[in-house]
Amino acid sequence: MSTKEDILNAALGVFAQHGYDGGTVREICDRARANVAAVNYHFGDKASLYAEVLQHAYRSAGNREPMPTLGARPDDPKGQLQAWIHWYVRRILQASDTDIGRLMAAEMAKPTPALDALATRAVQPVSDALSQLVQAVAGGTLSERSLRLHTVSVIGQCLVYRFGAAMLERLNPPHFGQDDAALIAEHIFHVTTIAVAQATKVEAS
Amino acid sequence: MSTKEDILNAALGVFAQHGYDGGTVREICDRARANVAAVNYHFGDKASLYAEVLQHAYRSAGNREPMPTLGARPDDPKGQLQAWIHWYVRRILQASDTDIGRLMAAEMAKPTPALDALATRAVQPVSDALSQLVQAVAGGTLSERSLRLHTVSVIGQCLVYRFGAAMLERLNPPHFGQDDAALIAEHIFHVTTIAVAQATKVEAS
Amino acid sequence: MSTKEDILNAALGVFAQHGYDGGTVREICDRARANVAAVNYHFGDKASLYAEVLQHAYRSAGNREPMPTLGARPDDPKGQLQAWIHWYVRRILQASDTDIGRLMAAEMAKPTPALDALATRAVQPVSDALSQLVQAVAGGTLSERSLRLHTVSVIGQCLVYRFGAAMLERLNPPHFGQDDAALIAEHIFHVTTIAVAQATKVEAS
Amino acid sequence: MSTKEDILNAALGVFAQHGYDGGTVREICDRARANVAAVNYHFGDKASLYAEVLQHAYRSAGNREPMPTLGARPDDPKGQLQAWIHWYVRRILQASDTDIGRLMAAEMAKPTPALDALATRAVQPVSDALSQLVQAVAGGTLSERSLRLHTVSVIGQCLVYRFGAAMLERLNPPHFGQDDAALIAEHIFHVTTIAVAQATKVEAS
DNA sequence: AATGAATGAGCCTTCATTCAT
DNA sequence: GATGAATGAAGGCTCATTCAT
Repeated sequence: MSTKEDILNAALGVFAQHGYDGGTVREICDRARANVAAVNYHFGDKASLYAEVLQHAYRSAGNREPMPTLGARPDDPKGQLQAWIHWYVRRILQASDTDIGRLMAAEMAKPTPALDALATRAVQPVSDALSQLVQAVAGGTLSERSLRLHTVSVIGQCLVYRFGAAMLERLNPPHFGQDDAALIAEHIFHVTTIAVAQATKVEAS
Repeated sequence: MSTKEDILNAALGVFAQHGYDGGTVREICDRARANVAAVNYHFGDKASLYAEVLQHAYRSAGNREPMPTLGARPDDPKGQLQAWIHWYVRRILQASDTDIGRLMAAEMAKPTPALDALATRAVQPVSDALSQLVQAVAGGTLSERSLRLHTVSVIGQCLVYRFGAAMLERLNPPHFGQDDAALIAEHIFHVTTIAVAQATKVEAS
Repeated sequence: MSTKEDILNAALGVFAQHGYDGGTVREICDRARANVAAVNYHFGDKASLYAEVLQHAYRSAGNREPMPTLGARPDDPKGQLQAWIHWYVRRILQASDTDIGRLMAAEMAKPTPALDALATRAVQPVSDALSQLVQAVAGGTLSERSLRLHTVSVIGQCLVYRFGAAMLERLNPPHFGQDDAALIAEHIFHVTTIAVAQATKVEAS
Repeated sequence: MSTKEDILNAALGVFAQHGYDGGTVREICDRARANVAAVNYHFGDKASLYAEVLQHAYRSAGNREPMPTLGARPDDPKGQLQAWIHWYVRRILQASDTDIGRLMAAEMAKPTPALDALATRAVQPVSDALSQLVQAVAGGTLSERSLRLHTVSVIGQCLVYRFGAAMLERLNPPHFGQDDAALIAEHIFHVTTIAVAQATKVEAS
């Protein structure tokens, strides 16, 4: 069934570029080289197509590189945290995932019911893996509240390069682009380890 | 002048609720108890109205509290940085559930030409003030690149509570809300000062 | 009362350029540097303004050169016919009368009640003068029917350079322009005198 | 294919009656018993529909009788010129009170981009055929300039009965109608042959 | 005498959707 | 299984006109 797949891919691009309201069924079908009625035929209506696109998008996103976890190298939490951050930043700045990123950004700005499934299925595991790594680096000394704060800080420092990209590009002096992934990741890693080390001392005292 | 003001306020609500494409001129005018042609008469077209709404929104958001700057207390950069972060986080969490917050989030997710003016006029000064404070805390030792990375990190840690709000709410365990502004701000302040202090040593060595 | 006059002149240009339906009250008022409500204030509505524009246009058109008539030189009908044709062709090709010409052309393509007054007041005298000259050149021998045919032929040969201008410009090889007034008039004069002379012989025989 | 045809015919009537600006897509679709969106679906937009109407109208107007040409009877140029003029006058008077005639008159009074295609495709051949006949009648002696003048004169004498119709009807004494086609054509033929014969002598001398 | 603000009707166009094939 | 034709609803916008001042 090539047509259905084609429409799914075309819709991803169109929705990412123009948003849900701005994207038209006609453009999707044109890009997919399908009939105007194909969307309604295969998916029922525009809203249902959008929901399936979100699922489809996330599924095809994680396929590229496996996420580093603590379980893979329990003896080296610091190294795995470093690997995780590099993996995450690379993924965020990756141009090929731009469409997916834009879609997610729009979804978070104005959530639809489709976001719930995305959160539990796709984002939760990623967030959990990071938490586990941070706690491991801290030697298990962090309180739950402190752990959450550190975790969110890491995510925030990464995500700002995607969600804030539109603004960062417009600010002077110009900020960072896709090629700086390693530099950025290393910076975030340093900030995090230093802060966590300090927190560990405080909690210990 | 009541009509123009009314339309501006009505448009803020409509655009925040439905987005730019989803919001209709007709609903805006209905809410403002004005004629459909009023938008065209007062603002030219829908896009220009939207641009003015954005400006109006951001301006009225910043009016509540004055931004702490280095210039106000040159002798106490650390205290001013702390004040700045508290001010920024408070502002972000306050706006998170308001029309203004939603509007800005949508704008970052899918920028329109109206974002350019917003960036240079409204956001640039805020970003510059933060940079200045970070550099002052570091005693002026940070390289330009390092300064940028630290600045963006601060902003990212703050903004994630707005742009990531929809996702954070859906993650388990539940994260933070509006009442935790002080807690969050203090965390970000600590992370930042520790990291900057460490960076200062490195650059000095 | 400069404003009223200004609107009248502005309306002439606008209606000539865009037609009645295509011309807007706003553009007229803008050109006349008057308020949008000025048209309704001074003329009642758009239709009434248009009627007055037609009158105004024709009034200001004939002012330039007096029309040659038989009465002025009863002894030289041929010379007067020649003068008349030159006068008419010159008037038609005159660029300054382009607006008026376009207005008349539109009026003849889709007549409004305003055309009646124009016909009897402005065009009839011109047509009568030509008829008189042609008959005089023929020595009074032409039947009423023949006279009409010759008169219409002359007018047709002249008018085609205005009403047919749009088409003539598009045909290949390119036809005539404003500078050829004398040439064209002389040609029409020759055609007419030869034809009338021949007709005279026929009627006489 | 009935709908498209229906819209084309309805549009012809509406545009002829109200002009391009005055005619509305809604009225056209109502007359054609089609939906408002049908125009956009079949023709793209109002302007394109108008262009097709113009082509359609002119084509169907010329289909009734084949145009006499020199090529058909190279031995009898005079007879063919006579036939041409009769054919042309008949055609003009027939169309005078029809939608097609009104449409063409409006187009000449205020040309739209659609006129260009009409000129080269439809009118040019007619004009060329006449030129050829006039030159043949003159025995090939006419200069290019002289030939053009005579050609335009013939066309002007014919067209005035269409473009000048509204005015001629209003003049006193009343002029000619549709039944006088033969009479008018014969007059124009005589004027032309006499004038051309005279011109031939002049050029020869 | 004249105007800026405001209006209601209507315009062309576009959209997601349906239907007959 | 899939499509070209057609549709009704709604969109942004423009217009001539009016009203309060």
